[in-house]
Amino acid sequence: MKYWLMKSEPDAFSIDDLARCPKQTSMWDGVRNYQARNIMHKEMSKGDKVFFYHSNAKPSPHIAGIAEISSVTAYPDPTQFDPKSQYYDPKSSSDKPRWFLVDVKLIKKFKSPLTLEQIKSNHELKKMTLVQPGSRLSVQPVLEQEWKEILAMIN
DNA sequence: GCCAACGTTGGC
DNA sequence: GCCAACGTTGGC
Repeated sequence: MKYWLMKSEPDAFSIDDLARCPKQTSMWDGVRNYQARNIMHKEMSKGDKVFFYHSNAKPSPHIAGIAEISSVTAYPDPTQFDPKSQYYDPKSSSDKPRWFLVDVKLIKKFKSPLTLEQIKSNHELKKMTLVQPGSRLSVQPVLEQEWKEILAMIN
């Protein structure tokens, strides 16, 4: 089993939105970055654990809780075919889809979120992709030791 | 709202 | 294949 961190702007799709979904499960749609797509397509497996990160959040960005990958495989993101969607990609076609997604299921929302500031202040987490300067990747790997360290900060 | 860092596009 | 222009991300 692997560990990941996935970013979402809470104004667009928050952990509370996920909690309101049927079976607390949702397609992780709208990813339009090749590196993030490749991770979902080639590296994720059902049951992998995910930190649900709120980017561009007020008053501060934070990890809001834990989810898991609940689809067996990645599959084409339907929003790429929908001209009315903000994620529509006219260069993609159904016989040769460009963008893939996985389903994500809520495991739990933290009682109090772990802020980016707290993460940055922990020397054990200095190498996390999240805190690297200029890192914008919205789907990123988390090392097991980083995962455990963050859980230790929550508890 | 600013802007640095990064990714993508498209002319050549 | 280069690279300038443009668009986006996301912290601050």
